[in-house]
Amino acid sequence: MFETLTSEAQKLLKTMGSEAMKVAWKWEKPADVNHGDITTTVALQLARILKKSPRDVADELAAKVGKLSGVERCEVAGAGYINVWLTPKALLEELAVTRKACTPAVTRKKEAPVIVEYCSLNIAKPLGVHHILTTMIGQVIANLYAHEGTPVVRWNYLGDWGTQFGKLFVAFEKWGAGADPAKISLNELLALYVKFHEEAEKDPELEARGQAAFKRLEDGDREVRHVWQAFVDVTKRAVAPVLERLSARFDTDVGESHYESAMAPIIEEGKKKGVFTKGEKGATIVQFPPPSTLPPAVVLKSDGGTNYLTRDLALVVDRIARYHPAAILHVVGVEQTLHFQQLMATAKLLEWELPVWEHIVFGRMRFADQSMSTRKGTILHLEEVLDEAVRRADAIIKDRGDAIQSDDPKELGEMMGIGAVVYGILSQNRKMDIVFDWDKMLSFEGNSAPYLQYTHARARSVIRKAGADSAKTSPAVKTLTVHERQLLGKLLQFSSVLEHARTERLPHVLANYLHQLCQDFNTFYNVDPILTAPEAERAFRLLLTDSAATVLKTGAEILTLRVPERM
RNA sequence: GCGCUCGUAGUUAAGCCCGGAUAGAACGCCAGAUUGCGGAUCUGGAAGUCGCAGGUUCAAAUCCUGCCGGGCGCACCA
Repeated sequence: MFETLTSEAQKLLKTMGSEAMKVAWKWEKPADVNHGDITTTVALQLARILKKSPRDVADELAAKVGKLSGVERCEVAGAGYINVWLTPKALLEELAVTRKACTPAVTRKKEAPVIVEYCSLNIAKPLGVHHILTTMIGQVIANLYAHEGTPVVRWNYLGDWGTQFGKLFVAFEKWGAGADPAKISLNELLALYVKFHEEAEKDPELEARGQAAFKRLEDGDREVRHVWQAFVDVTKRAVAPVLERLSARFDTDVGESHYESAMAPIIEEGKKKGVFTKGEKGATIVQFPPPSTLPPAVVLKSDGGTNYLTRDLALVVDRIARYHPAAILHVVGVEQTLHFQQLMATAKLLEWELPVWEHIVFGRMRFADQSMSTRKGTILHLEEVLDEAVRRADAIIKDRGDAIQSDDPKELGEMMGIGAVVYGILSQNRKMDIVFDWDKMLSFEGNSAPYLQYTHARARSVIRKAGADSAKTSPAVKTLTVHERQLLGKLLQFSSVLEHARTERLPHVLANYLHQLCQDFNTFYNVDPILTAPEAERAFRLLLTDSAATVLKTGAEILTLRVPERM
C-alpha cells in the first residue's frame, strides 16, 4: 500500500542515525477512522533501538512525514502512533492499484508452477461433507495464485490404491450377485465395503483373502484389474457433478496407483545412504537423529510391501522431475501432520533438493451426534448437504415472492445455497475444527454469502440506474465524508489482502475482508445519497460504488462464490 | 506416557506467527430508522476475569514457564 509514500518515509529513517535504518517502515490500516487513513508503529520500534522516549521519536518523525506529498496532516497519538490523513487526491490515485488488482494477471507461463494438491478423492467412496474442506481451501489457494499470474497445477490426488481394493473385490465377488462392475453405484460399493468389515469380524479368513486379491491387483491380474478400473471410472463419473457444483476443476487426477514402480529406486537410495535401516519384525524404517524428536517411520512393511510414506516419497520425486515446481502444497487435514513431518524429514535426510514444500492443514469436521466413519456407513454425503442448502434457499426466495428481482430464481437458489455452504467453510480460520451444524452451515444471515450477494446486487442496481457511462466520468476531488473515507480506505486494502491471503494460505482473510467491505458499503449507501447527489459528488460516489461492486465480484470469484446482478 | 494443537460475550467465532490505542464481528436479545438510489439494509444498546497462575516488557489476548480442560497423533492404514 502506498509504495511511494513508504519509500519516502523509509528515507526519513536515515536522518535518525544508522541504527534506525534497521527498521522497515510499514503502514497499517487503523481500526478506527479517527486514527487517520494510515498509521505506523515505527516510532515505538525505533524508541527501543535508540533508547529514547517513543513520544519524542514520534514527534520528530511526524513533523517530517507531515511535509511529504500526499499527506494532508499527521498526528502523534497514544503511546507513539503516527497517524496520517492523506489528501483526497492521493487516496483517489491509490484506487488505481485496487482496480488493477481486480483484473486477473496474465499467467507467467515460463515461471515454475505451484502444485496444489487437494480434494484427494477416494475411489469407491462417495464424497462426504468433510471433503468440502480440502476441496474449497485448496481451490481458493490455487485461485489466489492463478489470479496473480503464477502458473498453477490443480491436482486431485486420487486414493485409488491399497488393500481396500482387494477387500472390495472379494466383497463384490461374494455378494455382488454377478452385477456389472461398470454399473454399480457408489452407495452399493460403500455397502459392500461395510459388509466386508462386518463379516470379517466373524470370519478372519476374509481379511487374508482381501490381501491376496490386492496382491493379484498389484501383480496385474486381468480380472481384478478390470473390476478395479470399473470402480475407478464409476467413482469419477458419480462424483463429477458434485465437484462441478463447487466449481472444482482439476488439471490432473493422477493417483496413488501411478507410483508403484517408482518406489524401488528410492528404497535402494535410502539404504545406500544409510537413511533406511532394519527395524522390528523385519520392517525397513527411517530413524530421525536428534535433535529431531520424531518417532521412527516405516518405509517397507515386514512383508516387504510399501505404504503411504513410500508412495509420497515417490510422488514428490515425480512431481519435481515432471514439473520443476516452485512449490508443492498439500491441502490435507491435521490428523496427518505427523506423517508430513516424517515425510519431509526423510526427504531432507536423503539430501534431496526440494522446492517450497508445505502441508496446509485444516481442522477436523466433527458432528454433534454422528460418527463420520465410512466403515460404519453413516457418512453424510456432500451432495445431500448441497441439496438441502439449495432447498432452503429456494424456500426463502419463494417466501419473498414479488420482492425478488431475479430473472432466474432457480439459478439464484443454487447460487445462494451453494454459496452459503462454501462461504461458511471459507470464512473461518482453516486451522480450527469445524463442528457440523445444519443451521450454521446453511446460514443466510449476517456474515454469509447472501449478504455479499445482496450487497453486490444493490451496488450494481445503482450503477445500472446511473446509466452506462456515468461511472467513468472522472470525479472532482473534494472533501470526503466520513463514510466515503471509510469505504475508500477499505477498497485500498484489497490488493494487500489478496497477497496476505495467498502467502499465509488463509482464505478466510479474504472472506472476512469482503464482509467488512460490504458493511462499509452499506453504511455509506444508507447515509450518502449517490444518484441524487450534486454532480461533483455523484461522479465520485458512483466511482466508489462501482469499485466496491468490482472488488466484491473479483473477491467472490476467487472464493468461487457467484454474485448476481439482481436478486 | 510423549508430541502437536485449541481454550476469547449465551452461541459461533476474528485478532496470536510479527506485543502497542477503547479486544473487531455474526447469530440471538432489547430499542430505533423508509414522502431518498433495493429494509435480504442501516443506527443504537445490553452482553467479555481473552481457561487459570506466574514471568518478561514502558506496554501482553498476543512472547516464555507451569497447571487445568477439549481435540488429534504416536512404526508396518491412508
